[in-house]
Amino acid sequence: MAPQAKVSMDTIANCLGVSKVTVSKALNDKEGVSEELRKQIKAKAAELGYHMNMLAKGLKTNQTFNIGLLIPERYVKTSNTYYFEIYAKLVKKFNENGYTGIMEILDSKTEKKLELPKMYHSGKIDALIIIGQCAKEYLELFTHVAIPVIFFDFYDSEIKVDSIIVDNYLSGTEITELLIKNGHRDIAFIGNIYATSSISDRFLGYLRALIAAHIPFNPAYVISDRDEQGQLCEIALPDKMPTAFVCNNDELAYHLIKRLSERGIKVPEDVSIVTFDNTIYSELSGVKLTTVDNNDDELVTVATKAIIKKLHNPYKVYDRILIRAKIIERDSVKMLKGESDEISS
Amino acid sequence: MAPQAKVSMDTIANCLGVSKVTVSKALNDKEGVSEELRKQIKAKAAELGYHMNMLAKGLKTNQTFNIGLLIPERYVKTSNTYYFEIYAKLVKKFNENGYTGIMEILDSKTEKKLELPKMYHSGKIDALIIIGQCAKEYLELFTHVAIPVIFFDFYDSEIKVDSIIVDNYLSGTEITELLIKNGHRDIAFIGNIYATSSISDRFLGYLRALIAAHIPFNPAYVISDRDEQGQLCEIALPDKMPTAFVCNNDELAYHLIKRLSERGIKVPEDVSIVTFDNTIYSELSGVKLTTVDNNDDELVTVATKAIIKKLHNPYKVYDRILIRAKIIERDSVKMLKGESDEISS
DNA sequence: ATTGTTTTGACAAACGCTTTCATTTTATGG
DNA sequence: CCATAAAATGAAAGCGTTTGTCAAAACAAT
Repeated sequence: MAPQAKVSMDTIANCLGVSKVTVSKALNDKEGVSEELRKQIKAKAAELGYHMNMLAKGLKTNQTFNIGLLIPERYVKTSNTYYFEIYAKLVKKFNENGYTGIMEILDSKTEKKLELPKMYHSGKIDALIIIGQCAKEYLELFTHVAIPVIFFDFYDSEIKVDSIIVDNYLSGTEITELLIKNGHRDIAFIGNIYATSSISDRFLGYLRALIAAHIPFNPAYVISDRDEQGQLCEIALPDKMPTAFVCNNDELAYHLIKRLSERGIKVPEDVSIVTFDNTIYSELSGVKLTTVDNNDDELVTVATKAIIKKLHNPYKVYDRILIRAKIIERDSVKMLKGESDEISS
Repeated sequence: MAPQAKVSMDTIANCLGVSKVTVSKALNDKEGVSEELRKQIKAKAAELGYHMNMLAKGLKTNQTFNIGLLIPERYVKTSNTYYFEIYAKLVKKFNENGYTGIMEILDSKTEKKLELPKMYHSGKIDALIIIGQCAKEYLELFTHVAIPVIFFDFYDSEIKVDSIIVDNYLSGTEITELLIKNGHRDIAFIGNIYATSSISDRFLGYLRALIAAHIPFNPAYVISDRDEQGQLCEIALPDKMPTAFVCNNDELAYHLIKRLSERGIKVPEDVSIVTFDNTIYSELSGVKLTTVDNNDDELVTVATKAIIKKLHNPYKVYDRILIRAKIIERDSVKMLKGESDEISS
């Protein structure tokens, strides 16, 4: 119980009258030790409360058993709880696989100066996952880095770094099709389609559904939630109101519903809404939102497997791994009556 | 630019025809090297893009330059964004001081089995901060641990581990006094006062304000938001409605306001509300809530200083460090007219 | 010049582990 | 019972640092 004197492999070896080499082999399940002895050694290790010194191991094998997680500062500020859950899940998954997670916040200065993360330079990590898109120039740094890197939840088609992403293109199509099936034809998209790969993919998925249903595309129905500088701004509602909105995320939908209700427009009675992300915001409005769940657990499991695989085989290339999202149908979509016939006109 | 061959102190030493020991001393600003040589060595190091191998350094000096952050699983689930911001800020502060942060999620199994965190056993951390209260038995483990430990945002008076906390007792008093100053005398408290030290301190602060104002305490006005098992449950409103509520946190207040509005009770017209934490929820209801801001930056700065201090001086004892919170006055408190005179009756 | 004192720098050992290779032991087969 | 192969074990070197000891060089005081 009391804080013991350090117990190393040597300690165990001496106790049992064998060499530390044998202890090392036994504990690492390597061949060259009889099963009999291996059992004894493991028992003794447990008895003495031995825990391997990963620093020493790492020094020799050039491994740290740490995986870095880099998150751009803008994603940890304000209300964004999404990446926290992702982060926590990743860390837990790492732990289950014998690795630990080290987070570093990428602030805008470091991003501009194109400096690689400190944890990389100090040799504290074996691999790196970047969570959340940032400046392209900065991302390019990671094509010349000595450890495996994976982009999580975004990609850049011009940068040759593997990425794990939700299939936003597909789910954009599916969620829009859901509206179309419910008789909607005047469908607007809200979100800044230039901001990240996720958003533009969702938008293009939306567009794909429109095209497939032969619904003409109306540019006035693509509405940004940010100004030129990327600052969030008031949503500019179109003159002719659509019957349905595809919102880039739940929070946006939340604010949209507020705006609409100020004008006396009710959801879903007067207008239907679908969104993405299935965050807390999707349950916060009066009406529960039909939304797309990103399938985090799958995302995290696959990302962990991929990065560990790359650790053992640095030349492994995945390019893009797409994870399929799940549509969660709730109460924000209403069937347009008597108009579903018109579709085939 | 291209991934270089590893450059170690030996590399620099050979380049300059000195011994690696001299390089070590020069780079660590230790005495025993002439200024002249030190400059040369540092220049060479920069030229070669040298970065110290912290693993090797750590092996020798028995330091990892990592600080562990343990967060019980229940705090990362669902909507709780508060600890994420704290976590991110701590990690950033660590970085600024030459340390990195390693997070581990404490799941309920580990907590029950009284197993210390993996990162502790594998020797990956020099110190540990525990963010968010958990089972007392588990916390007791940390009184016998070989590294400095700090409890963050909670404490246990029976466990001799230093803690950094917001002065909930004081702010509980202050926020209640604000209601009293506005003429309220029938003031209820909502929150499970047995759950954490924060909540009971806030409650006792509230009580203290009542006593100071000679307002008799009404047990029916202490309302829990959880059942016996600690599960969140429907808030049981008292038969005789108070004129004001002190809510243990913004989220609770958010739900309370919803409940009240279902009954046609308006905030702040019919009833005033004050809360704690100043999270996103405090702006999410129709009315912006008067709440208590926990002063995170101060909390984080002080915690970082304290843990590093303890790292260099393991016998340093702080006991409890209290950080003063700030009251944010918004729109959820209404002056009771014509009743402020009654106070002195 | 001669001694005493500092300042510089080199060398070897150590931190706890893994790896390679040589050696010993045991099993196999004729 | 010997020859041979296979399995089990150990000795030594090394991973990149730091630390302690010691020798050489530089400087000061006589």
